[in-house]
Amino acid sequence: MSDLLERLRGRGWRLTSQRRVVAEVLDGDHVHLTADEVHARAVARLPEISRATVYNTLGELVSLGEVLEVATDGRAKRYDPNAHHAHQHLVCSGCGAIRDVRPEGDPVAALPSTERFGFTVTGAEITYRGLCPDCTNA
Amino acid sequence: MSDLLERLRGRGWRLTSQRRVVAEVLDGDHVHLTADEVHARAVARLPEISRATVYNTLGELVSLGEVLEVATDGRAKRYDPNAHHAHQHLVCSGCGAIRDVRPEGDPVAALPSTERFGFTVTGAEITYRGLCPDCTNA
DNA sequence: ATCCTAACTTGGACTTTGTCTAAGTCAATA
DNA sequence: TATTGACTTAGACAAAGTCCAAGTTAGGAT
Repeated sequence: MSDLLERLRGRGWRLTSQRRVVAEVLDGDHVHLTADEVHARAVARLPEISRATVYNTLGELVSLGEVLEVATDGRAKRYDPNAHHAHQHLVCSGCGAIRDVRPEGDPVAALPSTERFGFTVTGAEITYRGLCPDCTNA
Repeated sequence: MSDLLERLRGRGWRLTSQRRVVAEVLDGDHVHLTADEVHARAVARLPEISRATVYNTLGELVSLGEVLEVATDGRAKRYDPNAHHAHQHLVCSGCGAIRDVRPEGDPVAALPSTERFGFTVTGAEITYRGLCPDCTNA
């Protein structure tokens, strides 16, 4: 993730303390925070950071392809820094826990051309639903 | 869709004009309206119908399994009356148009047990992304 | 080292989407 | 046709996100 700040500077980003903090907060595996959660954790390190800046920075990271936006429930979007490894999501219907998973094969290939209605298909997002071990036993 | 009203009455629903209008608005194929769109069309037929009733009725139809809730963008949920035919969604990144599609095979089967992390997997939702014919040529 | 300036950040108002509640209305049964 | 609990209503409220004018600052220019 420290490469990230370098990559961004190479793209002409101004490297502000706010952006650095947002990038730090998003570091790690299986991280799927909402914008508000990102803001809360950013505030812990940089108390004056505003919600608007968190939204702006997240939006920029998404446009640059460094972070994925995930909408697993109808509520707040979540931000997934694992953008450089193709993956899908497995969501617990009980507690909302999210895991990154990798299905076999190319999901797009499963859509026959007769089901494409003239669209140029570029990708597919899959949300697997189920119960996590804790919720299965509860 | 007229069966729907019968089915619902069989389940103890009070058959009000408001519920009838919401059910009528949701009739058809490839219908993916937001709650506000449903409300707007319902108002055209029954001017006094309130937003709260539209939300209540949509929520009830979803609980009863008669309508699916779809979140293809991070914005408003959409309501899909095509709940009795398993299908997935193909969304145009240009204009937001949505088509119901049926991929080949069982999407859940593509997730190996080593990628299930102890979850009991019950289903999968797929959103295919692409450009519709109009947006491809624009 | 310091200055300049466009880029960035801020706080707050505003919008969109959805939920909740108290009071009024009505469908279905008797 | 009377009754009653389920349904509906308007509007307040809440959550998530956007927008803007004014203030601040990173980083190149001097």
